[in-house]
Amino acid sequence: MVKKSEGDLSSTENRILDAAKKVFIAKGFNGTSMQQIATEAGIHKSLLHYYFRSKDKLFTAVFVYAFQHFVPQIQEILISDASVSLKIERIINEYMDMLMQNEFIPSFILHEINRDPDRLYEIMLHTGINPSIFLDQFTIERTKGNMRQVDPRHLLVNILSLCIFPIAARPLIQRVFFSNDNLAYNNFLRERKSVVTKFIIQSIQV
Amino acid sequence: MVKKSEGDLSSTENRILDAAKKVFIAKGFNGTSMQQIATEAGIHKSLLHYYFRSKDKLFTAVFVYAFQHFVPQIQEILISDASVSLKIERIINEYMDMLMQNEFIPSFILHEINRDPDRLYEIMLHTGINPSIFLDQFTIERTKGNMRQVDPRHLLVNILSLCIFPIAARPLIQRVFFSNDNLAYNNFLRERKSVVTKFIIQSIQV
DNA sequence: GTCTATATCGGGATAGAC
DNA sequence: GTCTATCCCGATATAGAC
Repeated sequence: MVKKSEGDLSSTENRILDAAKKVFIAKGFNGTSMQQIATEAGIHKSLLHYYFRSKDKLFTAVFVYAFQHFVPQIQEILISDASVSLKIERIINEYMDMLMQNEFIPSFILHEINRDPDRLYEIMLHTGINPSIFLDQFTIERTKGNMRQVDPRHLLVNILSLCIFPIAARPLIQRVFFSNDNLAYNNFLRERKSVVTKFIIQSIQV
Repeated sequence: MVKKSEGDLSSTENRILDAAKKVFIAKGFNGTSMQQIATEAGIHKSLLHYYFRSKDKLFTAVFVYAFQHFVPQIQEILISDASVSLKIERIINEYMDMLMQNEFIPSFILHEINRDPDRLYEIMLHTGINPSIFLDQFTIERTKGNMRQVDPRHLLVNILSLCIFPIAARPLIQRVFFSNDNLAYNNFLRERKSVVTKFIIQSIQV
């Protein structure tokens, strides 16, 4: 759905991209050297330039990938004819699942959008993300009387905050409140799927 | 309260620290060079090493400073005898005010705690932050019957999420939903102080 | 305390052999 | 396509003059 002409990519190019994703997302642009990516991919440094010309070009490819996993893809859910509360439940569940499977992406994106905010315009064209669909959809539900009068921008920011922050701040929260126990924090995050859902739904109930 | 023997610091050392705070917090450890800090401070590069021995030592000083502005200082509020809802209102208002006045600290901390999580133990000794006070306080209120039975860890993470994320993700949210209008987003953040407060209080009301 | 000069290393990038 | 060799630059850090 998101890909474009990936069938004819050489195996080397794919290995470079996979390695670049791993290292860039873990260490950021400035924290990553071309040598680290080459080592991770098991090939020589100069091949990175052969396939991607520059560090910046390679990074942009990774950023586009990560961005698509950071901005929730919820169009299908929103335009379905389910109830508002069911939609919210599905959005939160699916989004938190994706974030838990890509746990380094939130802090990566948060860092990079502050480091180079102007890149966003160009990237968002690549992704085809259209945020107004969310706002429109909630305006519709509101006129139907299914929801309290809530500013949809606050509502959306609330949902994103509650889903993303606990992943981005994991190293801190897990150490302070969970004795740095990985399994315990995974359970906490799973619990949160229903906690956050109830929290949000309650805030828009009439 | 937080300082330790700052009266006898030479003016140069203070200028270096101020410059280091500005540059490190804006660009992170790997994005910052010693030359940038020296230029910002208006002194020569080698003086940085004279006063702080290494880049890492200088960075640690900055990180401690930033960390104290990231973890809310709410002991006085919590141990006061105000009502729960008043406490929450004060916590959220004062904390969001501080974050708005230090808007680059959230993404800085979120990045650095993922880059080097093990530094946290050492830093937290410097700051003397004791998170258990929060949990204890809310357990007490709960037994008084003033609150719904809510896991205080989820409650705290909810509050932090709703306060911190809108600052950390500002470059993205402001562009997407506010046409990159600074004043409009400042208003949005001010609105959030009461929005978040109501949101939280409603979630714990019996 | 503050500067100049320099040591040493690793970074991104390119040319060219195979 | 893949490698070796190399260029050039900027990075942290230190030695030593003033």
